[in-house]
Amino acid sequence: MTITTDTETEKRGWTQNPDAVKRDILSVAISEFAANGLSGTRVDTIASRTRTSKRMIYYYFGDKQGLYIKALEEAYRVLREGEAALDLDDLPPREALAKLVAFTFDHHRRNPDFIRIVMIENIHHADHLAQSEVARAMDVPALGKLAEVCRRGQEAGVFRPGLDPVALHWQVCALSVFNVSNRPTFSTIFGTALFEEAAQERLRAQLVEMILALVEQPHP
Amino acid sequence: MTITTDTETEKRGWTQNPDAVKRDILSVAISEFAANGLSGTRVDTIASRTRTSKRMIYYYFGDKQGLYIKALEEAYRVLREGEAALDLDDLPPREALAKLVAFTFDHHRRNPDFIRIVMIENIHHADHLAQSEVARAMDVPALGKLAEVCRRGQEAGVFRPGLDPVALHWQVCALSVFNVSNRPTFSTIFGTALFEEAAQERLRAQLVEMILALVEQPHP
Amino acid sequence: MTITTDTETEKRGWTQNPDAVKRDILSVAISEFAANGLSGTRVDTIASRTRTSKRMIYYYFGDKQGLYIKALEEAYRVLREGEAALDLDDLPPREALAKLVAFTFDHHRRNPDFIRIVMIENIHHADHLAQSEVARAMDVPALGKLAEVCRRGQEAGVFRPGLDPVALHWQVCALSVFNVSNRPTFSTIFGTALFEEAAQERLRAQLVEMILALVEQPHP
Amino acid sequence: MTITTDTETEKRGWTQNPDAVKRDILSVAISEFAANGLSGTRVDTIASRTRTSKRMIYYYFGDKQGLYIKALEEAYRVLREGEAALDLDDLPPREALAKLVAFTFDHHRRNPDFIRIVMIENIHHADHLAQSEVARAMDVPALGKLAEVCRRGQEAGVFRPGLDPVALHWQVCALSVFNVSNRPTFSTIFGTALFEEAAQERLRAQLVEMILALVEQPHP
DNA sequence: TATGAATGAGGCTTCATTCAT
DNA sequence: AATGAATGAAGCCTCATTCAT
Repeated sequence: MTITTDTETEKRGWTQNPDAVKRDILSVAISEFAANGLSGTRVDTIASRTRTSKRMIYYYFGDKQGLYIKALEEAYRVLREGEAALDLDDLPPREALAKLVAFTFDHHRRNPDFIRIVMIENIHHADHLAQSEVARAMDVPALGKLAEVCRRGQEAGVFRPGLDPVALHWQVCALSVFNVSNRPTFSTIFGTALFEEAAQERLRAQLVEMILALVEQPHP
Repeated sequence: MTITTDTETEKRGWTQNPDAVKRDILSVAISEFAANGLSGTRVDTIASRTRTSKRMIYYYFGDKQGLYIKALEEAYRVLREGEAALDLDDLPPREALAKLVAFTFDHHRRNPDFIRIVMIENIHHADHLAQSEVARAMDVPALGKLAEVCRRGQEAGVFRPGLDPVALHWQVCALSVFNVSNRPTFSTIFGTALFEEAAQERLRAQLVEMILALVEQPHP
Repeated sequence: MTITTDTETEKRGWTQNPDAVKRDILSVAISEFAANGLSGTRVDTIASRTRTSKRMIYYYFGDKQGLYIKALEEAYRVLREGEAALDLDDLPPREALAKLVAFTFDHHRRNPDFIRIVMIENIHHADHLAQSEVARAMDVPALGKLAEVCRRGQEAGVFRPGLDPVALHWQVCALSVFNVSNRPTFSTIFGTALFEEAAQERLRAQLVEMILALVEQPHP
Repeated sequence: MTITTDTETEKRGWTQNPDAVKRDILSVAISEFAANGLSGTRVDTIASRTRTSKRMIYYYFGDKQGLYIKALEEAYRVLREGEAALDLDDLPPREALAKLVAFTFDHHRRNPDFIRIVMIENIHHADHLAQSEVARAMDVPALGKLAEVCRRGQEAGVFRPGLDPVALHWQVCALSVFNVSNRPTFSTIFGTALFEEAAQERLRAQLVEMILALVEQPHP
């Protein structure tokens, strides 16, 4: 299911408008799953925050797990669509990579709910992700962007040979995801200083720096 | 509660040995909470994997949440005790830091259950960590080790001034934790290549490299 | 919730008839709470005496205490509605008061379950009554009847001035309630003679006599 | 069991002193049963308020019900011992009766815990009182005092013939007990005015008045 | 398309009591 | 005389889900 602003369905009223009902349910579900996890979320709570009834959840999504899988797919879609929209072609490889990395860091920060859903899915051993072709398919293009930049940098002789885009993606993700996913425990122990704007900007700059140091041809 | 190998209590039989009973329960609880999360774990399941009964869980731990908090404290204890035992004093700063970082990466890999419990706690907004002075107290010494190495490196003039040990800790943790916490989704999408021994060693080496690049005085 | 004999809902069958289900549960609950108290009553026992299931108790009443509060409200309603229906306007004050007092005594005798629920509530320090605006609101009208009779008697010069209707109510209630609430211990010690019909009629007559002696203008 | 100040046992220390241990337990039990009822009281709570352990409760009292019966017997003993100590022989019948009634009212007011235990026993249909010969035996002497005053009054020709001491006792008790037992609900609905000192004295005076009006030879 | 009513299965927790020493 | 450890039975309540209309 895609959440679009379908003009036709928008014109019709709230009821008797399946797409609007589905979107309403899904958006509530995402916020509930993100806040409470899969087993921690109550179908009743989702229903009560919805403009429709619990019965409709089952009507449209089959069961709780079906709804969760849609929320998971939505999480992957949103996390990836940002990178896809990024235009890096006009930039030289070094700047393109810097832009991509910085964007990833910021994009994750802006979407904590979806990061949380990904973490929840990890707690569940990625069982549902394995069932969802849709979600799996979404991450590959994201990698494509990074691979393309690497290729360009290597061709231009500014990046060292033998780079592994998957490993690079892993590194960028690690720092971008951790920044959101572990904020609760980290700030409980070490305070919130690192999560204020200035500090976050430094962390982002250092992330870019680290990644560039990793890919660049060492100076002779 | 501390898990000690008390010779005296060990001699006594299984029953009428509170420490052994508590340890038995806690060790099963850790594995269940790590596998299924807080709401996903069944007290009955824990009990059935124990040599004692469900009633004893409540006798010694009060309720499910009380048991979970003990599991959480144990997770922090184990994750930190390794670093504490590390002897870095005989090494020059650069090598000391390299050793500390590499150790952290490996130590996290070896303790996936405890990483999972930390992630679960993040899903729960660190609410229980905030309640547990014990757990909060454990992370500070870990940072001490890192701060000490930084200080030595700066005094020796090999590390750049103005380093923030907390930020460094954040960076090392990010890559070490993500490597475990997000393995399910990451390997579902990109395959398991990155998690085989050789690749893990490369990732660890790159982590060390990245951190050193970050702290070292840039060459003139 | 009001227990009405709604013709429309009566026509429908047993299931899918919320009012009938609620009434069924509440009536069983009253008899169980009256017999066993709040903590002594088992939700399972109530359910098993019902034509519906335990689950419906929670569906309609939230929890055991919610059900108990409804039973309490029903007790106050029944105990008061009798007096409200009493027509005293056509009688001179002395006869009106006599009729009211005698009625109160009999009405309490006829409703031992509700007296018992009130006693149970007293054991619980009236905590639930304090929570229930409904129940608290019911006792005030009852007093109004008594106050009105006093007023008429005083205006006519047959009752002494300065009467306190609340104190009078207290006195009438004391003897009417005690007659029911303490019958078990009293009859265990002193035998059942006082609770046979003839003796009860004498006690009622004496109660009326006592109250009248209290309010009447002493003869010159 | 009687609660006496045995000099010999008092001299011995706290432990190794069965009577002191029993007294400690019983006094806590009375306050817990009075506050929470039979099913509402927890053996653990009693134990924790005691200077000894839960095991001792079972050692000395058999089970929870055994302890409750002792508390019930103590309640009857205390409620009756006051009247027994009253010296009425020097007073003329009218004054003797007035003193007895006023005393009963005050004595009940001063012992709310024991009144509450009696009410609790009524909730339990006096099942335990029926089992306890001790408790049953205690109420009869109390009645003796009242019967004796009646006899004297009738012999002196100041009380009307045909008085029933049991009925009189019932009437005095009703007002004295209700004053304590129903205070929670009554004051929740009608406020606390009636339970302040001045009002209580008026109620007591009216009670004496009512009883005297009932027994006295009507004036010619 | 939509809904309020209904539910079986199973969850967490509490309780009085007994055991082993 | 005294105790900490241990327990079976049963209590209250919640949950995802389906039924009847």
